[in-house]
Amino acid sequence: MKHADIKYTNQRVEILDFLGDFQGHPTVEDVYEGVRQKLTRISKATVYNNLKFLAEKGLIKEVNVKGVSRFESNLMPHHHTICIKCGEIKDYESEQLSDLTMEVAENIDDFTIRSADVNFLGVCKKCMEE
Amino acid sequence: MKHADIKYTNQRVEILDFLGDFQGHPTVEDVYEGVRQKLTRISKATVYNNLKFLAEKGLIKEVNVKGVSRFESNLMPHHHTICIKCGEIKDYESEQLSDLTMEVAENIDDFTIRSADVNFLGVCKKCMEE
DNA sequence: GTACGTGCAAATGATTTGCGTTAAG
DNA sequence: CTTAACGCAAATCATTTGCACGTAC
Repeated sequence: MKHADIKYTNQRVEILDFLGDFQGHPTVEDVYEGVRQKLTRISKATVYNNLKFLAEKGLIKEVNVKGVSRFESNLMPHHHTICIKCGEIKDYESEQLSDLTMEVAENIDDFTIRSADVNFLGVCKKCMEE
Repeated sequence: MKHADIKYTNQRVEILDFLGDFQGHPTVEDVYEGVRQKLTRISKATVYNNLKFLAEKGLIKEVNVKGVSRFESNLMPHHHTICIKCGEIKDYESEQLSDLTMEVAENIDDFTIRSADVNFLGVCKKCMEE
């Protein structure tokens, strides 16, 4: 599902590839370090601009944790568990919850829905044992 | 429901009062400007520290919009609609969704739930007309 | 009396912007 | 060709921190 109105520059292609391969929810810094392996001269501003751009175009998703942006290429409806101690994010899926969320979203008055984010905040197992 | 382990300093009391009266979801800056009307010498760092502290203690709630913290004293279960154009936040309530969210939350393995946030992102009526 | 809170200013960290140059379509 | 994107460095903005002093309990 390529979008006709998007310029596929080397930088964008590499960023999308990196996100596709990455297991998890990388920060801008992570993406920058990763993409730099191939495009050694890419600037961090370009990574910032493109992640923002791609998220606006709907090709990737942004997740904000404690004021820091993270990204993922998984566009399927799903939720996140976020550890408030270590910041770890994991995908969590409940079809029933996804369905109800979208149903509710589509019926909100005076509001054109773009996405519905469900984040479970708590403490992960590892942090709990400490 | 006062907590025995919290020192109710003037600053904290004024911050809580301000949040209780405020209609909406003020930023740290909003709270600072508001509280400063009464406590003219309060520092912004104190506002930051206390908002964080009070949120950790569960006396207020934090909502993060585009990487910026906002706060509210409404502790009842509810959701938010957030306009991605102007940033406006409004409370939205669906008892059915609150119930299902909490039910799902309590059954997540290896995760001690603290809260479940549901945010609807989209474009508000005003921004849509432009 | 003591530990915790405060005010201030400086530091940090994430993100954005201005501008001259480069490349995608 | 022409417009959007890039790289770089500087700027901005939210938030945190170190430290000397003050105050709630």
